[in-house]
Amino acid sequence: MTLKVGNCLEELKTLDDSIADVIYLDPPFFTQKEHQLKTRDNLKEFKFVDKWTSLEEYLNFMDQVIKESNRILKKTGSVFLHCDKSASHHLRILLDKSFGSENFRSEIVWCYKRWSNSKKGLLNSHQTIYFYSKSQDFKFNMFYDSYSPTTNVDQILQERMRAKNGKTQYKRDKNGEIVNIKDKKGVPLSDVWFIPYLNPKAHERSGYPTQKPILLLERIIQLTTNEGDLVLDPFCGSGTTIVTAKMMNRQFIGIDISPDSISLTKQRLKNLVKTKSNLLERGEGDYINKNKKEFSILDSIDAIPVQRNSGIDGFLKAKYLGELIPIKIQREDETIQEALNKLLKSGKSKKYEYMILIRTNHNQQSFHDSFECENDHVLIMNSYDLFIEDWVKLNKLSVSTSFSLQKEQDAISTN
Amino acid sequence: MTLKVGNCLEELKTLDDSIADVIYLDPPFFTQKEHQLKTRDNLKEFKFVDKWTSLEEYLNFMDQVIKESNRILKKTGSVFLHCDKSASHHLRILLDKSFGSENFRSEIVWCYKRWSNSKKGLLNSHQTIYFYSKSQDFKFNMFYDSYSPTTNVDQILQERMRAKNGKTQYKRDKNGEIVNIKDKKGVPLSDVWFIPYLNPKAHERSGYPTQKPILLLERIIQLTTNEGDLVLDPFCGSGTTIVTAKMMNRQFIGIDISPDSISLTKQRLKNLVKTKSNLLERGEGDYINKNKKEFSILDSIDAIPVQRNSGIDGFLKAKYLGELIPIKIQREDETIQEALNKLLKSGKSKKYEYMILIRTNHNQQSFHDSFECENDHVLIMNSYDLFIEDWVKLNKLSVSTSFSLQKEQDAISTN
DNA sequence: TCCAGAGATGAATCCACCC
DNA sequence: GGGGTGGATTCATCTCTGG
Repeated sequence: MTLKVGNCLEELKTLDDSIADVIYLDPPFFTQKEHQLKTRDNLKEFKFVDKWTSLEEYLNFMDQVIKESNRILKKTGSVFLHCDKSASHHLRILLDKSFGSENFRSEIVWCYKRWSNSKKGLLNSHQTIYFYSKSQDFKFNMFYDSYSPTTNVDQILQERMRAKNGKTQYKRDKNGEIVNIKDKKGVPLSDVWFIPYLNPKAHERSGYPTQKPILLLERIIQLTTNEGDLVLDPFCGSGTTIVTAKMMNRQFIGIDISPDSISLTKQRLKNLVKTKSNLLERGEGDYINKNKKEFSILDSIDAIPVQRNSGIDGFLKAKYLGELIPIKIQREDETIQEALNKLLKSGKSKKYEYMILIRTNHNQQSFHDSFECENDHVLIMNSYDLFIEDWVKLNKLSVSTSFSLQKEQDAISTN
Repeated sequence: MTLKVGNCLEELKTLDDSIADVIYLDPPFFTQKEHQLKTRDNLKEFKFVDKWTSLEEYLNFMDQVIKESNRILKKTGSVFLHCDKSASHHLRILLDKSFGSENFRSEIVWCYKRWSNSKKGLLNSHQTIYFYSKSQDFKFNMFYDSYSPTTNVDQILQERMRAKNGKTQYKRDKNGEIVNIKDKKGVPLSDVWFIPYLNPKAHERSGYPTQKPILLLERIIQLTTNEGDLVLDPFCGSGTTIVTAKMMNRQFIGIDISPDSISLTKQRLKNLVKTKSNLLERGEGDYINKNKKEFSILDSIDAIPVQRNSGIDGFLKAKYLGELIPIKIQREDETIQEALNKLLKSGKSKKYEYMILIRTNHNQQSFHDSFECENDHVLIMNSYDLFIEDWVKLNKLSVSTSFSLQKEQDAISTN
């Protein structure tokens, strides 16, 4: 339970051998920039400098940090080195050297969605965490994820066996019945972690730049330590590791060269704040207000779908009439009039002149009733399905059905 | 359009300087294993050996491959090196050396869900693709994704500006009204690609181990080349790169040391030509884009696409009137009359009573002309796009007052 | 040639407002 | 007043321009 202000290397050298269960290293990434940020109340500015005279200088420093970390770890302990594309390959070579490539455990990818920029090329949206253990005999608490919704339920619930030809098949008992699996824990945790980036508006934000989310550290600490174990963070920064360790009843040592950083950490310890991520808790699906049908309509007219507004479902990609044109698709529980009103309201407050409404049903109206909108800046068109439905209804009145099974099968087999 | 059996390095040396637009390198990953797999019919076994006397031997080989690749690339060209945790860090150092670290573009993470062996530790479920360009002046086709469901519409719609204090806020015009954004493309493609490992279509599987999904190669080729450009794959394997290049109308060179591999590639190419011949022979532009529109129309009316003959493109999944209903989508080069005739002919020979024709353009007709079909067993409906197109044209004609010339010209130029 | 500053950007939270 | 909707805000990236 220690927090120290001081040069990371010197402080590490004062620590005993084989005492730490996990060390989380979150050093400067070799971005060659100065990082700064203000607190939410704008009163205080935190910064740190990540500028080096050369890659060699940086790597020399990091090599020593890694060597010391190895010394301080218990035989069953692990290290997590957080970095990004800037120097990850060089750092891993240092890790191989100090820990041995046989103690490489995982390359963890932390990925997230974040604001975009106008870069030519791909949008960078992940960082890398190298996971090495001090020995083969490392402490590891297995962690299981829930099955993905797309997983075939049969595969979860049925036992499998190997047939004579070496292929796997579902097991049957002597009566030919399928055999259900008794105990399935879920899917072992993947090495790709989707954890939302700490939002600029989140309460969890302390004002320290490059702050990591508590959720990330929770996972690392959970995987490699038990209660009472010792967590060491030599690049303490905003103190996320320390705060998380405290919340999880682990012991901790935090080191940082900046007094500001250590006092911030102390402050956060006194007042433990963890943002609950709505996104993670509710899932992405909770934000989506469209079903597959509506998406596919938008797709087929080359529109960009948007969420979080009941009046607008998307925009035409093409810039007809020199403007973006918003689109709404009538919902099953809306009358066409209600749908139109919502669209007009959204369109008006956003000053849109031209809009498109797609009618998908005749809710509370006979299909004979026509619907006219006096505003000719709104295009109202029937969905294909509605067209077909009406046509079928019209024909049904006059036609009796003839139907051959053979015909149907022919048609399907051409697929 | 060449396929060569031979040692990768020797064959590369026979190629001229500066000819390739993209090179996809999918070498052995230094797994120190022999990989083998049988075809689906169990008749043939493919294998390759990824065993080396030392890391140095492997890296020496790869260094030469990378140097040759650099030489063969055009100045605007790019290389994608596919690898995994086994040697990725060493390989990236070689890339830095040959291409220069300033030409590092992205570390692409290909991640997927995978069935688990529950070893101690995290489940490995990603591979890495390093993307380097030969120069800063590299060819790159931007590619956009949908917005996140949590993004609110105002973000997307309203222009913003920087206030005096440096903070961003929504822009207002001199009347205090919000200013709309004119053009939105979506979110730039991320460097984390989730693409299923085993492709949904199992018959894509050739029996070759470590086969890569077509979707992955499609994306790489799309990002960095245009039609007619040259794609080179020195580790051809099952030939996915070559097959994809062919489908996308790119030129290609494939090299592999194994005659089995090259003959498999040839077979896949022939098969592709056989099944897709209708589309490829028409030779009208990008096969993939062309079909997206038609597929998405069929998808949005819940229809099953069928092998395309000129008369029928799909069938409604729902059996209205107890009958299957065939659908045709008017081609760009057909008049609506021609399209109807083809549909009627196909429908008649197969004795379909009811049919649907979707009109996508006014080929050789003014949009004022209406087209009536006396056969009321055929439903003719306009595509959404056609509706919108007509609406735009109408507005251009009738709305003269509230319509500025600039707007009109924009509309024309987007057409 | 290099640096400073302005501009653009969207995810996800907070929060004001409205029934 | 509370549940839901949608508007406002902030961050760290990259590009571009001018001195």
